[in-house]
Amino acid sequence: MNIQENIIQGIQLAFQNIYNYDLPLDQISLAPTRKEFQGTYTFVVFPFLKVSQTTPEATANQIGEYLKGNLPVVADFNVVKGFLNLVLNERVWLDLFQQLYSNPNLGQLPANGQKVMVEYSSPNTNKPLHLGHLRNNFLGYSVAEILKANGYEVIKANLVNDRGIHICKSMVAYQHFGNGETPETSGLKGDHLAGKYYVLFDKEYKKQIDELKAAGKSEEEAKKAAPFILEAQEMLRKWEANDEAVVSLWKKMNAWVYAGFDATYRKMGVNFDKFYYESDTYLLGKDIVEEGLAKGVFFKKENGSVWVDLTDEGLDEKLVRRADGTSVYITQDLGTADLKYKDFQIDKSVYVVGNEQDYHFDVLFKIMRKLGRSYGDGLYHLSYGMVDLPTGKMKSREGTVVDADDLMQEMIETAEQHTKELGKIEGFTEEQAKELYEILGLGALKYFLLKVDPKKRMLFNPQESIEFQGYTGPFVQYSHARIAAILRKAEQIGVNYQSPDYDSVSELAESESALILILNEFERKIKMAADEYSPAIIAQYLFDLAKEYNRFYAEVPIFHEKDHAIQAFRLALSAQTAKTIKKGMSLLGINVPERM
RNA sequence: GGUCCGCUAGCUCAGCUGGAUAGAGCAACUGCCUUCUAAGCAGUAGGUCUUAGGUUCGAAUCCUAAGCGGAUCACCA
Repeated sequence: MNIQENIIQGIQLAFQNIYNYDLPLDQISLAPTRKEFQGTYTFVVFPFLKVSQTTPEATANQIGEYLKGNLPVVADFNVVKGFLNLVLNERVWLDLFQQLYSNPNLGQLPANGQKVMVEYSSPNTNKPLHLGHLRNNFLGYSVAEILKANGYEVIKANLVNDRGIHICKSMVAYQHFGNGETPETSGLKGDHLAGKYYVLFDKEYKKQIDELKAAGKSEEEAKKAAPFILEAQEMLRKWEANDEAVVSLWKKMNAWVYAGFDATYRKMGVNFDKFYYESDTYLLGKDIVEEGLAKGVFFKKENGSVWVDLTDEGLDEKLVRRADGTSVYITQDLGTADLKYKDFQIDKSVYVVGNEQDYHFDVLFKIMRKLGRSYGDGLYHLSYGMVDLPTGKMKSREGTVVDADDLMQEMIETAEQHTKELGKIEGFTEEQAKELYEILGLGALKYFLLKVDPKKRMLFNPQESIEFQGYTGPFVQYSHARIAAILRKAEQIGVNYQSPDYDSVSELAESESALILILNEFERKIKMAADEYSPAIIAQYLFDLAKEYNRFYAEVPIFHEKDHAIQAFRLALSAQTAKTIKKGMSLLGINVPERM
């Protein structure tokens, strides 16, 4: 039994009794009452004037009278124009809270029997992760956790782009300039070491292009004729031919990169259940081309190339196999989609990939549906916006990227500095203090990247963006730490708040009922976050909750309250808030401290 | 050029399927620490919701067009 549903049913009855009219439940909706008016829920009567055949005020009053007289939860009402504001009975709040407080599965909906794969991260093995990857990883991890909370069985997958011309570029540069350098001898993390050679390749390549241009070649010609690019192409051919020397260099360098990624993922706090490697999957999808031809979904052009016609869906024709019989990028994605299904029999598949690939996924999904895949309708591209810097777009070749490892480290150091300034680490051991800085620094960063709508591009200002006050991770964390301190004290002085005597709680402060109302919203927000694949909904919710708690904290005494029932109730309210914050933050991949 | 996405306070962002006088945070200003953590609370100021039409009881929200910004449209990945 849910209050809103209860009221909506009451409104339906009101229409039957007053107007003899059968109003379907799905046409009745309640809005939260604006805070300048008295009440909790508001029913807007304008759409029903045809039914009531009278003025908005009269209609609202008639329905209000009926609800007040017939629904125990409605204590009172007031009417402003066509808005019927409903004031709820105090008892309702306490009953509602009692119910919430006794639920052992806070924030966890029952299993729904569905399996979903969330693919995220999907790095290239030629350079370290940067700010854009951080948004991707935090989003992917969080969406996976949100889906779990909604009762899905979730498989987190990482499709590693470990092959191709770009990987060969780092290898070529390493062959020329490496001198046997390793992560150990250089002191560089493996991914950073590979990245260094990727940059070196580009530098040398540009130099070669300039030289060729000086020798009279055009830009186009020079780009194609530069020795480095030819070497890289040759290396790719050798790799595909399984050339022993090339493959062994490839393995060696990739192993360095994986060790580096491992460390970065650990720091980020993300993980995966399944790794796919493009070196294993890049030849997949050829059978699907045949299948598509047989089913008439694909067609062959005169030169032998194979295409899909998506003009009836508002798109163009799209190549799926070259005239020479080789695959294109989308071919392997078709194959990989099937592979995921074969491996796990998933009902849904979420791809966390930037919005620059919107068109690609549009095409991919439409093809899979045309081919009649059972999971076709469960395919979803979580298309997130790019992260911009104040100086514009990040470009790895121009060295304007914000490195993931560096940024996380800076955040942790900033957290340390803030904490020390505030003098908040008395009684902490060295280790506890370090742990706190990490929780706070990463919390600030994750929260910052997750609080905005994933679909939208966002601005990241390294100097100003990361705050520790206001709408931030540390604000929510702080609220949790405050409550933890209160609960410790309750423990210390031996107050039991496990089962308050609700019947003895006579009246509630406004901030108390407001807090209960928002605590009660948690489950609905979890559902909404899953429906929209948006951790931002959780982040926003947690801020509102923490804000509401802090108001309660400032306005209502706990340990100075003499009435034991009320004191226990307020402690319970605090405990429930802490639990909700902790669970909610875990859905964002953020830890909360007990003290800060 | 075709397609798609965005435009809300000085800055960064909310605004649910159309509802009341458009909301937060930061920055600015004013109060509140002998009482449970001031990384907090309360308050002031800040808006022609890019523009022009349309739909209706009612539009930031829906439709059309324009402007600005971005992405994408390879027998690349």
